[in-house]
Amino acid sequence: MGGDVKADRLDRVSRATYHHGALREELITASIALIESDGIGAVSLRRVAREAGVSPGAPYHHFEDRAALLNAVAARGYAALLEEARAAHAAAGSPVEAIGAMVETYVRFSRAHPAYAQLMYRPELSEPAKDPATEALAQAAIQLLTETVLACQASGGAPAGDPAPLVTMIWSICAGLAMLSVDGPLEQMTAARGSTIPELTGQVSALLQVMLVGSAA
Amino acid sequence: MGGDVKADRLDRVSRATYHHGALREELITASIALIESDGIGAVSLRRVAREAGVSPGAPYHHFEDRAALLNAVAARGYAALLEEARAAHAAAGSPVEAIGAMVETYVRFSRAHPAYAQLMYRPELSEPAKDPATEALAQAAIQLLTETVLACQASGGAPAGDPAPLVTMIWSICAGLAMLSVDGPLEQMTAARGSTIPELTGQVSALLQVMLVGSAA
DNA sequence: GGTCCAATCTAAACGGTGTTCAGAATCTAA
DNA sequence: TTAGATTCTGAACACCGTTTAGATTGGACC
Repeated sequence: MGGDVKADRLDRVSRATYHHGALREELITASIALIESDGIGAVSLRRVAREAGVSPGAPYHHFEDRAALLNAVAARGYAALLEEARAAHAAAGSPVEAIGAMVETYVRFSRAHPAYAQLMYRPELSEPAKDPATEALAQAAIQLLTETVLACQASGGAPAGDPAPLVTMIWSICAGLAMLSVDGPLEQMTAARGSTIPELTGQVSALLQVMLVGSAA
Repeated sequence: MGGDVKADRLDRVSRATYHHGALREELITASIALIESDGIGAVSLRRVAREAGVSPGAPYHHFEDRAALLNAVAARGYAALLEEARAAHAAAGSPVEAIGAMVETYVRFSRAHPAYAQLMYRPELSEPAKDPATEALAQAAIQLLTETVLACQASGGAPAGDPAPLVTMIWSICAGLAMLSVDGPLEQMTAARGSTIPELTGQVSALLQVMLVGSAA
């Protein structure tokens, strides 16, 4: 509030106990709620603190800074996404189908949890040097995808050779498709065609599988 | 600065003329320079104004708000990218090669102009309801890609049928690859493999072409 | 029980931000 | 030359992230 002469106005609502008890958790859930209702721009540390009925300085006992809080939220998103991807992978009948299922899962998740999506694909918002937990999650996701690609190649469901380009390509499709479907442009395109995003996503997934199998020979 | 009792400190450096003359342009270039040197977080309207030697209120005669300024910068990026994509398209020997070239161009551009890239793939930073010029550029880019895909299909270089899924997939690869290569994760992956991003991008592009042709039958 | 320490929270402050507004300075057209 | 529109200034308002000293509390040890 700057060098105001009079003090900051009342920043919190009164609470029965001096100690909050589970502030860290409530800060995270309040952030998610705020992103979901008013967009990521509405998430200020002060506002989150207000929402939790706590003074502006309190969050600093649980998070180093604003970025760390957003990081924690993003980490939660990564964990949930990885879980869903694993489930989709397990439910698929073949490695090729698993790849298609993972792409669709990626998009479905991003659309179902826009709050997470807005954070996860924008590392500069949850800077500085992602915490190790997030890093481990990302690593696990890449590994899951790499294993699936290898299985595809082994079963003749994908072009042979170095799996890295294939992994990168599929990863890009996931990230790009999720981003475009959350940010708007795809919405607009499907609407113009009298289609829907889930529909288009399914078609992209099917096409990808066709192309994988078709070029395996 | 809040309701400080004493006035804000000097916010601008003196200038010979009262009117700036080309403020709108200088605000845009100053923004680009700022993003390039200190990241997008460093771009505040006040700082840009200071950089241009102008008071904090002056930019509001040229841009409705901060988002509008960022939007103008992003529009410039879109225009430059479209131009490069068109050049790559024209230089390619076949429609399939053109698609590969466009993917590589997309990534190269994003890496060469991180300032633009940081804005272009994050519409929520340059909100509200993109101006018509930007919209037209995006539309032109989609059309260019769609035409190329149709040419591919006509020449037996891509699976036949509705071009929309193919367009969406390629678009996603471009956006995803560009995003991942700018934001870090790809950098890290290539480094671990003793490779580079341009190299990997080239491999992805080549793989995409192989898959397109291979699954055309 | 009491004592002491570490963790938590408050209140105030500092400097920064976006945005608005009245009024001064200047350009433009008549 | 004058009138009106444009551009810019300077001050103000309400926010923001972050730091700090000091109050309050929980838990461990006696």
